[in-house]
Amino acid sequence: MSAAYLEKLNDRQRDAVEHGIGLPEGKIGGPLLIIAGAGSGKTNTLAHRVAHLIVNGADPRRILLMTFSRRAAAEMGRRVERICRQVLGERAGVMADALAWAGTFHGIGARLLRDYAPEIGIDPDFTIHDREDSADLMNIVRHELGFSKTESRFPTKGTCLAIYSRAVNSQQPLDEVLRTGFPWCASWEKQLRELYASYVDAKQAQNVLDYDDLLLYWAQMVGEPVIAGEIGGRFDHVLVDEYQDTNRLQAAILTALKPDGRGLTVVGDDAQSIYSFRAATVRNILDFPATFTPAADIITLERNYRSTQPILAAANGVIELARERFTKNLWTERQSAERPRLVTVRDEADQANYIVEQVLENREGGMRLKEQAVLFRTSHHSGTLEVELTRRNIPFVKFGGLKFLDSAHVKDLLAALRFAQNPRDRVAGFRLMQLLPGVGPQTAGRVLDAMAADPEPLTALAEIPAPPRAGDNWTAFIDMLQSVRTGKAGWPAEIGAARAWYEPHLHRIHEDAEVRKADLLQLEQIAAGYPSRERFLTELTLDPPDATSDQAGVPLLDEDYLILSTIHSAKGQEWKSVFMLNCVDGCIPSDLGVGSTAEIEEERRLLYVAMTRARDSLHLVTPQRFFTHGQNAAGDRHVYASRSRFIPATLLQFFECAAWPAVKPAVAGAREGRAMRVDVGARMRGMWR
DNA sequence: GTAATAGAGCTTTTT
DNA sequence: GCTCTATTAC
Repeated sequence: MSAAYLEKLNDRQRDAVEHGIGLPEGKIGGPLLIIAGAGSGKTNTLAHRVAHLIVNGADPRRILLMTFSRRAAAEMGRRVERICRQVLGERAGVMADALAWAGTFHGIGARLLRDYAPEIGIDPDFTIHDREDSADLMNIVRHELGFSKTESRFPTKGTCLAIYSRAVNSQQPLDEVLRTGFPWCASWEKQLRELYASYVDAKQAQNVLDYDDLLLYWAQMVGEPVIAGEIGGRFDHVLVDEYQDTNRLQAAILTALKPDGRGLTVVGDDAQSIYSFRAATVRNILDFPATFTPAADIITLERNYRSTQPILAAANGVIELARERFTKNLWTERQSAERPRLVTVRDEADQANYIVEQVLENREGGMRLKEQAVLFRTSHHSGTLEVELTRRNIPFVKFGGLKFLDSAHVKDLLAALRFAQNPRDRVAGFRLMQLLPGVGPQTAGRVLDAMAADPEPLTALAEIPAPPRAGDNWTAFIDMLQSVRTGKAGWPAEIGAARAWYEPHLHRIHEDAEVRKADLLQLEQIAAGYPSRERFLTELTLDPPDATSDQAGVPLLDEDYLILSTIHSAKGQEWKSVFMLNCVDGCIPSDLGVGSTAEIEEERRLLYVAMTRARDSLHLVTPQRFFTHGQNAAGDRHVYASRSRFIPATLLQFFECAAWPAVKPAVAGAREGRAMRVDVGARMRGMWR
């Protein structure tokens, strides 16, 4: 039987959707790898596959769907529901709601670890540290071990954490990680090992997990065959999106859950692998088929539905120059006479002007701002443009880079909630106590030591004599913690108690308290969307709101706004018109990413990802000079940049090359039209003959 | 021990 | 430009 809802799919997509479904006696099919090129309808295919499973009798509560971000998971859920509704009518709503196990690896890991906490010897009330919290804890430990006072400089907390994280996620020994990724830190191997041992101890004593732990503990847990069988047995089908951006730890988890690969589907595109800094490895996707016996089936989706042919030709041109190419060539039937444009401008200011002009022109032509996006390699590349957009009152939302949650005041308030949730969380406590006047690192440290030594940390806190110079602030602090902790007010009202406590400190510490207050109110609104303090803290840490804009908060959904995004955050998305900033060497490839060929190849894939986001129109902009930083506003020190090495002269045929602003045609035309009256050049040459 | 100040160092991408 | 650290004054 071929269902009507599958008719819109092409043959290959349909193969992917129907693979292993409809076997006799409800048997589960073998492992499947779908290689899905950019714009090949990957999300749609995966959604259809999930829906098709459900329509054919699979229990949605027994489907595990792992995506790269929770946004992607939510989108997938919506699509599955829509398809199911078409087929099943009213029953579908119930079924798609039951697609409860859809989320990121980290999010699913957190849920499973809380579930199984008693069986693996951890406290289910653990809190989760985000990257900065982890770095702060690393810093505390680093201090305690005396590494902050070494003769030559010890690696910074961020570097220490990056090395640790790499070792965990890539499952490589420390010396290997140092040699390949951080050679300048290799001499510190012994100290780093010591540091990491203490860091792990500290996390356990404080009942906190960091991002890496969510995967590491999960992997350890399913390393135990009985538990692995139990968890694996909870799911008939496991589907993983963006498999090219998973790391070895994640692959290990998958194979532990489904050793024979039955019911396992992974989807990805090796040409879009851009997360190796997070220890993702294309080897996962390349080695997937042979991991199982019998080997996984491979289905390749090469037909692109997104971009016009000229855009695709240019993007294919870029990726064909890659060192290693593993798969496919994308093709499309979307003809167009318009080649992507490669535009040279004088500097970043002109780049911003050019983009504003083009964006407005598009909007005049009926293209909403939301259908246009400006992409860039690193977050700060858009600074000049943001200023110009603000000046001209063009609303925009920026994805990637600094986040709402990174601002100090938001972190302070969250720390209050977290400390109430888990009074052993030293990073949260350390931060909070130092907000009180008269309390510095020493006092805070001593109080936290006393709390840590007591089986009831909060009781211990109340019994500790108030630090002499803290005054009334100390009792107010303890009252707030206890009122939040006991949850008298209930969720989310208790966050109001925390805010009321924090506000006087906010005014004392920050000049611009009023602006920051608005953020805190917004945080309270976000909190109202979560069922409990624990869920709020967990999900906010794992899924921070990922956009910032010129206004406080994200504009209402029905408003129109231009999209600004890092390439990484643009993953999986598409727009009618795409502008790529700073297509010059030093920006892409980033001058920090030219160390090894592997790094350069990843930068090349980044450009490929950026280009393949465009449906109808693509502009790559190359400013010729950049003003250097670290000089006063009127300074004019600048450097000249050249076109990105990923677009060598041989690829120029795929582009329409232009300079902007254009030389005024009237002037040029007038010159051309005039006959030569005096050949001064010839006279000059004649002078010496 | 804390708070204020000056100086040095460092800058990607994200769950 | 910004954050972190070291120094110094209370």
